[in-house]
Amino acid sequence: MKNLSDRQQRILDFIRAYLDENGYPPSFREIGGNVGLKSPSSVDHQLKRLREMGYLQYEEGHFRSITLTDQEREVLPPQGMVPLVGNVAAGAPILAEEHVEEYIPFDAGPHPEDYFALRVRGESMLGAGILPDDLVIVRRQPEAYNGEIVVALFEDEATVKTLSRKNGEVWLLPENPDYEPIDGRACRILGKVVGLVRRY
Amino acid sequence: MKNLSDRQQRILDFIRAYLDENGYPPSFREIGGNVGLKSPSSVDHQLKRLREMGYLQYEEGHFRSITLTDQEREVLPPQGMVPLVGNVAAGAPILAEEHVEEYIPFDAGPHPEDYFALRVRGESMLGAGILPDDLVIVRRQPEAYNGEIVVALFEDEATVKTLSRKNGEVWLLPENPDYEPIDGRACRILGKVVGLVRRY
DNA sequence: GGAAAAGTCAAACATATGTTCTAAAAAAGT
DNA sequence: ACTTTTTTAGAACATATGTTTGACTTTTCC
Repeated sequence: MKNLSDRQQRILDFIRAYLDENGYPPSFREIGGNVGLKSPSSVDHQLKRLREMGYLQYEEGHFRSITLTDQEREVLPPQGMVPLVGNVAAGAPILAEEHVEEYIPFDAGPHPEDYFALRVRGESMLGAGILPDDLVIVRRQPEAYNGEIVVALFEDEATVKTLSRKNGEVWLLPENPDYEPIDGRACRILGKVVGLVRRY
Repeated sequence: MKNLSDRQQRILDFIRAYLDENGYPPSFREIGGNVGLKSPSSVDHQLKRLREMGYLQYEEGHFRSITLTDQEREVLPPQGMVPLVGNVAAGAPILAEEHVEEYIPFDAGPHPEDYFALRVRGESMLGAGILPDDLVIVRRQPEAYNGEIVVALFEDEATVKTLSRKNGEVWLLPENPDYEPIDGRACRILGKVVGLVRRY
């Protein structure tokens, strides 16, 4: 998708806000007044452009007939939803193939795009109350503090473990005596586990 | 609410359908043409009436500014949300005072009114991966099968336990050797635990 | 630097659209 | 039957709104 100019972006934003507030579309002059265009013909020009690019529609000769294209009107990531993108090992690492299976209801705050969910495989985190088939909600971040539960990439495979930082060493600890710690220097942290959803 | 005339009902229906299809409101003449009114003033008359009765709104001097009143377009219970109504013991029973603290995102299916959430107190269900401060999602039902996790009312206080039915006996089993089973005959089952949400 | 393209403005314009007014028709109440 | 209220129509009206045109400015490109 081509880049939008600053003004075009403001026009789209304004139309969306206006629709949201009033329930019907703004007039050309209302748009102009709010994005700094003093002539309706200038607005017309920009709207024609936006229409060509598929961002919106409006019928000639109809007043206040602007509608945003689905792509634009849609609440991009459904509110309070987090995408479930695959599996993550809590025992032997399993390949984390990334494709959205479904959306999990979870309040992800003001930046939902930083969140995703993974289904847990294996029993290495039993001691932390994380069971097989649980869904862990993860916030993308490259680092974490000692003691936090993280999702880490280890040789192309994802695992959930407790992060341990001590004496300059980094370890990924399972919460189950049957499993062995993993050397943290060999892996990259994908994010921190901020939530868990279980469905019986 | 006063009864609507046949024509008024048709006008409301038409506006709703038009909004649904076009994303913006119809003009007076479009309304008239579709409900059998030949003069815009007739439409104006009926719309004024409908506005007085609170069915819709529109601004004077604005074209195509009709909006249906909330009552007409509202979605009643917040979608995918379950009310958090209090605490439930997983150790010593705690009084389950019922007042809605907040709404927890959870896909409760077609009958969300049968679901509620409780915050877990105590550690009696550690073995089942249910930790203190976890939120259990409960579906109201008076009975449950052997092995299911239930919320039960025991002397005016709620607890989460695993239901055991054997040899005609009914027990509520903790999933922690430090706690004692409860006699199931002395309590009433509030519902079955169908989900769990944890926030770190 | 000059040409081409894109963006903007101002003014005049055409018309879609709500408004007003008066009157006729229909319905309701007496 | 008569009055009153409600509903509708038609025409003229005022204006909000999209459209067109031409010129001017800014940006982009070679």
